[in-house]
Amino acid sequence: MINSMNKKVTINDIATIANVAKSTVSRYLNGGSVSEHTRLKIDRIVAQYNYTPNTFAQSLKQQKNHTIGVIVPRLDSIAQSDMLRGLDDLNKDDTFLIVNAYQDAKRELAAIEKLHSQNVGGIILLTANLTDEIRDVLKASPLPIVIQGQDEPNFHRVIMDDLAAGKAVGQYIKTLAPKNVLLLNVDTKIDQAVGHDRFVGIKAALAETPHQEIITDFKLDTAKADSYQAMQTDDFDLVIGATDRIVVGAMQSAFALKQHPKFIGFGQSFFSETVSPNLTSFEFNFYETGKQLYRLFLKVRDDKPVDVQRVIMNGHLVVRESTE
Amino acid sequence: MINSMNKKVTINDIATIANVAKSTVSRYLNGGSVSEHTRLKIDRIVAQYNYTPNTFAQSLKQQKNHTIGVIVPRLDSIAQSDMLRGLDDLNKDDTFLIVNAYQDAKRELAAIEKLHSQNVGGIILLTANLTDEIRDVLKASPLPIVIQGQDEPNFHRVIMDDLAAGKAVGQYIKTLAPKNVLLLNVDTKIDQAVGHDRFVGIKAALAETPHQEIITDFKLDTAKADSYQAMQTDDFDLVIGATDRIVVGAMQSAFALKQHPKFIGFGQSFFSETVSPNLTSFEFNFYETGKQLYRLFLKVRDDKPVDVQRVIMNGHLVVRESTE
DNA sequence: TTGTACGCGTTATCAA
DNA sequence: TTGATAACGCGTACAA
Repeated sequence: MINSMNKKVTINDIATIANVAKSTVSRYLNGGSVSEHTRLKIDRIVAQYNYTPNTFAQSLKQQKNHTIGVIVPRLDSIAQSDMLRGLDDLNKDDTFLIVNAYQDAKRELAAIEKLHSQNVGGIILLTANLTDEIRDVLKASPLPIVIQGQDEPNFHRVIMDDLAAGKAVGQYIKTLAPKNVLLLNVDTKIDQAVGHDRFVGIKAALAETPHQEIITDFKLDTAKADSYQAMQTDDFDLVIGATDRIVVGAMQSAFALKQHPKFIGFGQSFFSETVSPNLTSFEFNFYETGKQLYRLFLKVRDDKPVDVQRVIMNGHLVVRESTE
Repeated sequence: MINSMNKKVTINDIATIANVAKSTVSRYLNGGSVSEHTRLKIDRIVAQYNYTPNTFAQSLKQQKNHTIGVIVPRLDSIAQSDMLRGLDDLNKDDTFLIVNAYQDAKRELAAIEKLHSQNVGGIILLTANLTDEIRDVLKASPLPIVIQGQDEPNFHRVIMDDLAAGKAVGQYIKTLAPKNVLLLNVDTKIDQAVGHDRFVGIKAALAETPHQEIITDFKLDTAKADSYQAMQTDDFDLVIGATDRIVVGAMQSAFALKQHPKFIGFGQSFFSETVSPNLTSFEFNFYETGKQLYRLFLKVRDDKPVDVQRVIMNGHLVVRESTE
């Protein structure tokens, strides 16, 4: 299948061997008009020498390229991995350049600038928690850009309906009739969609119920430590975390303290089905989200819409053992 | 920081504005000899117009490119993510094109061929479980290629010392003095390093101890079902799985059956520290492995060694709650 | 249908 | 130190 010669064969080589002009080969490759005879001839030669066009020359000539930079906050997450799969599955002509920002705004900014210097044809930002600096750089970019996760008014985006998610969880809470609830949330300044939107419906549902809210962060260890402290001084029969990861931290604290509250999380993750008991959580379809992101990107890149585009994804509550 | 004009500024533009030849600008960019005067002049203009070289033109001209295709079997795994981070952290001039093979040999083959057609400058294959077909394609490739995970005699590779790992676990087992052990293994034809090498030392240590070996696969659900069946008919006080994921499946079965054996796994994963009890497992340093992979790749690409290169990584046993 | 000639942005060679 | 020019591989007017 793959030519084992060291020098790559070019369109010129093919042309020489076939005894035609390279423009004829180029037409052949791009579906232009070629006679039956020459087509068959070139067919054979291309197959034999396993010719593939030089993508660099193509991009250079065509003044556009099909490399899309994808910035992800982390790789070891089902949500991210599913979105990437969604992008992959819809893609035909593009190449994704995946960059891990390691959940660090500085690295994210650096990644954006590096992608520009690498001449990508566009950028997709997953789970974007934008700083002012990043916003500025993105605004100044001439590239088609699509973000995911935050409802940023000035950017084309695919967002999750976190308000509805919180509302659904709120409804469900009422059926559990808890006596004392622990809310493990994150800073709204760091993540508005998660920290604020997800909890609107929950807090509304808890208006008459004793509850305590703690601000922790996305890391398992932090959530574990923070929840441990809360659980030491108070006894909860329901714990709701802003993400599954956070809830797992809380589960470990409860385990250590021999407490057995119910648990509800957000997000589709390893955790839901690997922890015991399996975790009840509100799940989004990130695979579909990836597809929508790619569709939106193509629209932005190819149609150059004047209005800012906004796509909303919804999800559903999956009840598992942790609330039984 | 980033030019907001739609047309990218080229070396020609810079030259025109600076009133010099483009070759002078090129020399300036590549550290050739330029007078103090013109250097300062170009300095300003490059900064002002935020010029960055067109990487496609560079690659085309230089006849080599700095894009390395990295094929990973899955993305939602700490091991993979850590290796990628290792690659990242050592990298300066290269660009990694990450392709998810979704643990499917067909997709892996397709990925290899697509990377060739995308003119990557080399390929790194993570956790490579090669089929004959893939071996053939790789052998025929003119590109520098490095693989990880399997001790493939004909390929430059970085492997884990699974033999030593198994030996270490074997030693540890003896201190536990188990009465009846369940081994959850995978098909050696699918993964020689895991299925065979890891278990040599373990089986040696269990020569005098009753034990049962079951062949399952890498998926959590399969491991869960397979172990459930075994645990129904027999009672084990120690379960050893070929990977952490497999062990977590077994933990769920044990949980369901109200059994409480000890557990030992392999691999550094989410699981080790998210499941309760935390999992004792033999862990490799995949971050360091990623670095070694990149070093090896550079060596292969730049020095073109005649001998096949082989790097071995070792790890260590981390004892946690699951064997206490 | 086919071929010629040029240009994409860059680097390298060679004179000046 | 500088600049004119050719070349990398490809696509595309334009002419034949």
